[in-house]
Amino acid sequence: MRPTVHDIAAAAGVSLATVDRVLNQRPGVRHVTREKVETAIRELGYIRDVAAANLAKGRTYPLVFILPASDNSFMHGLNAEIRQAIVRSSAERTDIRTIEVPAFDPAALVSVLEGLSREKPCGIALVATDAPEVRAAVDRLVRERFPVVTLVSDLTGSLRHHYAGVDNIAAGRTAARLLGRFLGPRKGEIAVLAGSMLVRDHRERLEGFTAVMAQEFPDLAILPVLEGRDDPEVAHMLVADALGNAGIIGVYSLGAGNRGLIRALKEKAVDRILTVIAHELTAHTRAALIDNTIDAILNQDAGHEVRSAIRVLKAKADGLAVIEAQERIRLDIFLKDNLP
Amino acid sequence: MRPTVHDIAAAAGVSLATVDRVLNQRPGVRHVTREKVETAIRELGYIRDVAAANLAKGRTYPLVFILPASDNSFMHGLNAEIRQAIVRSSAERTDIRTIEVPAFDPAALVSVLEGLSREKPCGIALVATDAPEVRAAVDRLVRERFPVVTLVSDLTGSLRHHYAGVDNIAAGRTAARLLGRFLGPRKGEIAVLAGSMLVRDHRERLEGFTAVMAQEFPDLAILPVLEGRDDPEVAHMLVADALGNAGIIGVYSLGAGNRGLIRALKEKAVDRILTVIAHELTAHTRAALIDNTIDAILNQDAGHEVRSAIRVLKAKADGLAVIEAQERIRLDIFLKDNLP
DNA sequence: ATTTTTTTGATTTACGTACATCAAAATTGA
DNA sequence: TCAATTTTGATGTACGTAAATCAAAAAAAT
Repeated sequence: MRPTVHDIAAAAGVSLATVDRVLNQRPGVRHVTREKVETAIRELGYIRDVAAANLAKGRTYPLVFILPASDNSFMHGLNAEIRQAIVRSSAERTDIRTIEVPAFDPAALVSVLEGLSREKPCGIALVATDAPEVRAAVDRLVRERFPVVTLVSDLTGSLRHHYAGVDNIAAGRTAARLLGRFLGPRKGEIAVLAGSMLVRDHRERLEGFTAVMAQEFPDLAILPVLEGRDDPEVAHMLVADALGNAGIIGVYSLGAGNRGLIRALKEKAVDRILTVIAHELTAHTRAALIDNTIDAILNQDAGHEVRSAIRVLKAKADGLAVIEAQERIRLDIFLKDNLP
Repeated sequence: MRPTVHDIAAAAGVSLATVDRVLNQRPGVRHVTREKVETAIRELGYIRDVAAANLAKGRTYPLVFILPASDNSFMHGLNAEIRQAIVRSSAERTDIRTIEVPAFDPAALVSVLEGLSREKPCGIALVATDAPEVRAAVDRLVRERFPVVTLVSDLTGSLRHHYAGVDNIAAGRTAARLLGRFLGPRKGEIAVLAGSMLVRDHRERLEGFTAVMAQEFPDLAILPVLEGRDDPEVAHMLVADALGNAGIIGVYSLGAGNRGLIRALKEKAVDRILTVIAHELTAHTRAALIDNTIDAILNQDAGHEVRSAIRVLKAKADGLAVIEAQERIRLDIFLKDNLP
């Protein structure tokens, strides 16, 4: 049987009230007494029963999720996962609120972050826009002792407690190696379709991609990046246009807007052997993988990211440790054979 | 505020005791009264506070994990993950016991399973050995209302509630496609190293592998399977011997004993361009991936499997739903760029 | 109508912790 | 040494549920 507060009280030779004062850092305990209690806690290996404590406190976990108002499949999926979490929220004592902010707008994000201090949530998750003022706002929240995790897109150099998302440099490197290996000895040019180079995850993917390409596949030349703004129409236009170049033998799509990419590929490349790697598993990319339009899909599981963010925020709010291995968000690689 | 038993009692116009009788299916409630209470539960959307209920019941979850006594890195890893879970177990009200049985010995496994009925654990996880008598024993436990999940190796056709492991046919298919795509236009022979064809996961991986190979890569011929018994020494001998065949251009290692494989590759294939795909990320395979001896590693995360098995068993014991997407064990594909 | 049986209510204790109150004891300052 | 202050103890209530007891009411059987 695991020890309870009563056991510590007995072991330390003090009353229950004193143990309670020590455990909840309330004043009115002499230093020596506090030490006695702490020794007993250590020796008995006492661990607070969080369920009972939460019951007694009537504790809930008000969490805030801040998301960009982007209209692409991935963000829709992320939203859906958060809604799912909200459905389960009462059972988990969480109370999740989402706030939408304009995408790629640091000022808007900062103003939302600043408003949170007054609201006193017990945890904040945000899809970070990479800007110094956002970093400053996050750091200020952390200093005010709010647990903060970044979701999907990180804010390196900030004091955020945790990042619930994939390693985008590794993702780009992986894409490069897959593409290089799939192409084998062929020489030619590679088209890269991104959303915007202003977004950190896209920049990082490109960075990893070009690094491995340059180092390991010198016969493949990367063409200037096409910025499709994560918009299917724009992507379609850019890719259709680029495919006029007969030297292209591979495509890496590192952002969203793949619907346009796929349409362009089907229209313009029926007679060509192209190797294509894209990000994010959606209904469209899945279908394209199955009909061989796309050769591999790199994916991040939005559901895992959301659940992980919630677990980490709750743990931080309670001052508990997290299982690091469990919270690592993995890069999924899907071929047509291992689709979920 | 979420409704409590008091609220249902008030809404149904009955006493707390009656609500309790209904909730915990105790006798002594007239049919009409039971209906009134159930209506109130539905209308108020009452959900039992599991934490409070467990506290009141002093409930713990005695779980049994049955593992084969195999001496390979993967099983060591699995064991380590279970020990980790045991460390956390008191905080999670679980009480985990492991039982080791001789590997590949259906009779031994059956006798352990039969002994469990008396012990009354609230959940059973087992690495299944694929045999009719094991299936029968598992089905009997399920009929006696014990939650049962298979771990790592499934028992298809049995009544087990859940399988916490990867889809091994998909794994084999994925290996075949990776190998085929990496080899590109080259023609040649493929060596396959397995542990034993008596183990279901190995059979399934081979099945998926040969299917995709035959269908999509007819220029690659699969040589007769080498059965290394998951033993590094045996694997080394077999692979070193096989590499005498100069026609081999690819290797798929679908079981354990990769230490021997890697040694053989380094001794016999320094001058050759071999494409190698192996299962299970260990210190050895990781090093071999980094130094280019291995080209890709397919992996199942033992930690995820163990935690998933525990979550599912607890949920089943409480009659609760599981988040299916969360419990899906994914096939990890590691290249040297996305190692954790 | 009476007895027997079944159903329901009222009440209590418990789980492990949080938190508040008031009294008692110990310590400190003068 | 006495008063003022700090520290500690004793006790009670609460959280939401489980489970038990016993009395009261209702229903069924005779």
